[in-house]
Amino acid sequence: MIFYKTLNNWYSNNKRDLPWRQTTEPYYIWLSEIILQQTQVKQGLPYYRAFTAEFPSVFHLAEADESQVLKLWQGLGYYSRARNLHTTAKYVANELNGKFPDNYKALLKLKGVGDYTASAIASICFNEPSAVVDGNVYRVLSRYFGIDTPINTTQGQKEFKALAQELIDKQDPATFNQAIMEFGATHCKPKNPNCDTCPFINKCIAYSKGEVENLPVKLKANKAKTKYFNFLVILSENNQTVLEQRKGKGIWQNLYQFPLLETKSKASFEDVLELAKAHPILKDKPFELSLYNKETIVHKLSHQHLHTKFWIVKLNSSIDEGVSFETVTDYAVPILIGNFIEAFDF
DNA sequence: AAAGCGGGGGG
DNA sequence: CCCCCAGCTTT
Repeated sequence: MIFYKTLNNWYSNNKRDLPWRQTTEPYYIWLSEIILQQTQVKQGLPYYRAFTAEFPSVFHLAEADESQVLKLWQGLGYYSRARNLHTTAKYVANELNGKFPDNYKALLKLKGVGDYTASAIASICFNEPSAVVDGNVYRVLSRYFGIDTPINTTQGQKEFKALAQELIDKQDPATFNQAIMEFGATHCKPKNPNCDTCPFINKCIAYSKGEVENLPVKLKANKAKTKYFNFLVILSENNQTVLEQRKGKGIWQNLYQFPLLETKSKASFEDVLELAKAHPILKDKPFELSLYNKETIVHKLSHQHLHTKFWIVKLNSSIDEGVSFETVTDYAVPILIGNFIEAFDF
């Protein structure tokens, strides 16, 4: 039996009913694919619903402010996706009259669209036989063919892309691409795959060798670095606090946060007191400092562990460029800040 | 080629 | 604690 025939048969009996499978409109497919980058369906689904409700067309999205897009993206992570999403929406709406490019090569030029996403859109919307290779595809193919080339290397990416391209059903690439991903997501899972009911059980090399749990092979990532974050939650006499927009290169670009004091090691009350006194916003303004969370919050990102303390800075004066308490929740903030705001309840 | 980028969930 | 997720961009 041809690989895609077995796969398509499994898919027709097991596919989930997902909203982006009800359409081949490029705007909706593109939106779903950006949301689902490095994101499980369960986590991305509510965001897809929110974005399609708020922005029913690429023109609606293009006309929004970036701040509105980031606010709707809040909590989903990898915020460059939201910024690139907005950039591409404006480009398609204003330069392409709202019409997305209709082939892999042209799609690849869009900001935020790489090999995977270009292949997904090209196949699903335009029937172009370009194979997708995502985390699911790496897993399915590495097991089925018993391939131990590390998937996070240039060599591995080329090898699996070429293999997927050989296997794709050229008559129906849309179904093939979605089927192999769905199979990886729900059946050929990372842990405890359903080998006992697998339609490929007699052909899977990894299964025959007892190597299913060892594939795919992936080179280990670097260990996360520890950072020490101290946020100054300023409370002014006129019920205002201070939020600052993050700029530059690092995490949470363009999102808001309380004024941040980053220290090289765990900061004491006295450390923060001295730093706060020297802070431009608090210069020559008497305040009362207190620690909000006695237990340090450790917020874990892929590459950073943020040891975080929220410090309450109570002023008996007003401030110049503050944010009134009622509007704090209007700003797009990292989940670390959002959790504090929710608990503190201004 | 390697590093940087989020947050949630499973085992 | 580890790993993984419908990856992309920058260095």
